[in-house]
Amino acid sequence: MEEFQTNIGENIKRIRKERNLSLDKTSEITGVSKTMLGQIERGKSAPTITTLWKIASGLRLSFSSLISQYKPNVTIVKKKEVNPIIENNGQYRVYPLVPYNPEQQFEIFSVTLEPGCEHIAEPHTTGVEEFILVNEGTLEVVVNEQVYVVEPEDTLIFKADRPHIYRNNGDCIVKCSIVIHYSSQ
Amino acid sequence: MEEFQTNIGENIKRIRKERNLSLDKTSEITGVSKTMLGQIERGKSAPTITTLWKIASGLRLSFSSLISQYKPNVTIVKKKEVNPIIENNGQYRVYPLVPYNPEQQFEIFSVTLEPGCEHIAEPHTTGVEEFILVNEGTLEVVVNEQVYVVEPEDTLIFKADRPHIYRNNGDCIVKCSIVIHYSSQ
DNA sequence: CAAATTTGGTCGTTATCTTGCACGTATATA
DNA sequence: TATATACGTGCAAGATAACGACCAAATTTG
Repeated sequence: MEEFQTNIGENIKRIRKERNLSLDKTSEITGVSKTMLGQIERGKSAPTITTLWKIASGLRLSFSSLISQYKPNVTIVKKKEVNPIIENNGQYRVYPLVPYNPEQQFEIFSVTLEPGCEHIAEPHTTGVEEFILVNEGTLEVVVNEQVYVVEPEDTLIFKADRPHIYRNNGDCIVKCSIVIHYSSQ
Repeated sequence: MEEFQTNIGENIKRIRKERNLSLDKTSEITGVSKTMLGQIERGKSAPTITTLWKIASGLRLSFSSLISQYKPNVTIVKKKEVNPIIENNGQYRVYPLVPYNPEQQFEIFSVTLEPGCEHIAEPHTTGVEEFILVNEGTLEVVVNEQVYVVEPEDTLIFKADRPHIYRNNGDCIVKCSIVIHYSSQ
């Protein structure tokens, strides 16, 4: 969120430096004040889209080149530190490991189903696809009135723009990883 | 510029309607106030990038899907109505027909060189490519200390991240169209 | 070395984005 | 008919983006 500002700022500054442009010259080219450019570069200000448009146009850049994150960083997500979303009286627990991001266009969850749990999921918008990787237990998924049995280490892929049901009919717990991809054409 | 705002607004409204979401619900999902959403949809406000980020994330959209222009419109550009950029004492005239746009990543000019005109062009940034389509007369272009003679109806393509010279050594006027493409990886 | 220019930044003011609240309309409900 | 619910928009207040003028350090120039 906040890092988003800093990212754009770093991108602009990097490109400006590569081209040996001063803030003054850049201001002249883009029509955005020097002060604003400086603040944006330092992440002190979140530009409006019209300002960003001026910068992109003046510098002859695409939006993606300004927005793209420079992330050579390593991130480790500890499941214990993630607050699960509880449903079905605690029998169905969703751990958001990787939140959605307009760049990557997907999100990743770890999901746990207690024995006997049946969870009815709302259909997503059109173009959404789910990838379910079962780690422990046997998961049953109902899509299009068809029951699919997914064994451990197996993966189920389906278009999730329709109602679907997750079910644990076994005796032991079911743990799986779910990747949800949003196409938005 | 201003149409840019309206474009984003229309995109958001269209997607929101497709999903049968109210402004209230959308506000709840995205964390952006209902009032703001309404104003953005109506093009009354240019959101900051953080606000746009919230909208894109909440609605699970990419930036491009929000930014992309819906343009089934036909546009006709009359050269007579375009103000040329005059250089070399009026011997070198540049008519910007299609201005740069962060989406398309290129711009189009019509260029006229009077007989005897020699124009020295500044090198562009790396990754820039020029496409020169000669319509009338014979154009000479110097790149990398090499002289290229471009006859009418012929096209010259070269990487323009180095100094280059346009020259009209003939007796009659030279008219050509130039497409400049900016890669910005 | 001193003057001049360039560079990036701060300060105060203005414009505008952003919000919560309230209002009007429309549709459904009792 | 009256009540309730949902929907989008107008209004005033607060926050903040955007600008122009001014300042200090670094670099260039004479």
